[in-house]
Amino acid sequence: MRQSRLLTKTKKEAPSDEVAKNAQLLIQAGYIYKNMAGAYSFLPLGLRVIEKINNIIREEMNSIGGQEMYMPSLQEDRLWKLTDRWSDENVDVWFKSELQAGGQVGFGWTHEEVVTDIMRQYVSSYKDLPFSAYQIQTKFRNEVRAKSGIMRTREFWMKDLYSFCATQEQHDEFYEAAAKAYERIFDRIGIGEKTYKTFASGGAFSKFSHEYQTLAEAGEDIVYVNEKKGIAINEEVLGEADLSELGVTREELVEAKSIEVGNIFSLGTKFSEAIGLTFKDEKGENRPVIMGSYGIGPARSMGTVVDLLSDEKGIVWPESIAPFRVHLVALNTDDQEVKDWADGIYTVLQKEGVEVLYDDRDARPGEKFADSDLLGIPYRVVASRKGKEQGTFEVVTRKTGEVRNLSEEELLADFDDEE
RNA sequence: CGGGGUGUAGCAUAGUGGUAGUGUACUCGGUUUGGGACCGAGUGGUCCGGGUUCGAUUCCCGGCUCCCCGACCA
Repeated sequence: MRQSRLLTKTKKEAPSDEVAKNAQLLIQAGYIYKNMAGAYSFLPLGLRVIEKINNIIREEMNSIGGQEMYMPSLQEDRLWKLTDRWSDENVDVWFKSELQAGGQVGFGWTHEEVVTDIMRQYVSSYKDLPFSAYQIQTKFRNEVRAKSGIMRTREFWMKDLYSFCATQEQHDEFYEAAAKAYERIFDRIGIGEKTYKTFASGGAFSKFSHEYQTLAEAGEDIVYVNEKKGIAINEEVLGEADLSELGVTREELVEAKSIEVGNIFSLGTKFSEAIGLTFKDEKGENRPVIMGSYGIGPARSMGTVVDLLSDEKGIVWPESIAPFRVHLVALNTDDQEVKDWADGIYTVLQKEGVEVLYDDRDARPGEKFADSDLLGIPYRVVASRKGKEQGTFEVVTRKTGEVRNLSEEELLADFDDEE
């Protein structure tokens, strides 16, 4: 992608109406645009990051057998009345509307009811179980107060996976596999070290549920952490009985701010019983399906990465989710020979399949470097007059600042190592 | 939803009851080219509604917006 053609531009100053670092940097660098409080557009750069995150999530969900599908935002009131989650008294985040043809609809803020209803048609025997299905889809929640940039919005992507099992053993096994997959996801997007599987209250069908909480100053949650034991606990389950069951004491836990990037939850038979999702077991008896739900917010994860990994110069993307792997910066572009040299390596890198953003703009070096730092692409490759004379490109690692001067062959070899 | 703050050009900001200023961005001309360079010229603005006033961007009332704190977040 040629930066001169990229539809967004960086700004010299951060927007004054954002305090959250994630929003300040992402807006300043041209990744996102705020349309209203709690509703952001993802511009080409931002969408590339989201897609990378989504693909990592997909790979990990597929690896535990999840099958991707897609369910509508528009949902009829009927199903939600079955679980007593339609009324505004019980659920205060609904966006609702009326059908012109008559009848009420809501914009989905989660999909347990819908997916359970769908599966009634495809589950009839224990032989159909277990399985799991997921989607990456837009949720709507009528938050009274949107805040913290892209961390708490009224419209957002969510990966929501639902598991369907015949027995508690099946469910527990899948739940553990899902927990492992979540850890791999947060590792891969670069926040694994700071992300804790956190014990939270479990609801009617399990002792605990689990939140994935990333320790961060910008967090709006509070968790109690024991780093040595790798355990974190939500204040909901900070009672003596719960703590002793988890094998920790209150004294060894440290209070910390955190961001909830995901959660996994055992649902038991709450939804299957209410909506009538049953199967015949080996004895021919009807039994309700045992379910679980597993959520991750891709945009919130993206914001967490920005909050956690950026420095005073701007964003620092991990390679796994950077919008491009290489930022090719051409200097001395008034010199046609240097320009051709830069164009040449751009073409070669593209041919080699390296994702490259090419700053071919006719701008001064300082501006280009400042923009490059702000954008946070992992490797900056500088093509300049000086470099051309020496036959090398300067390669700067954004995260460490390490500088190397590589020939074209060395450069290509460096970016050739497919993982 | 309670409390506090805010609203002036694409962005960031100053100011005044009487022609709205600066930086940046943008356009044009010239110089410049390894860390947001410089000179000159130019385009572009007072959240909405009402009131007071000869005159309101400024004062008053109402609304809306965005941000923050709190509450909320199955």
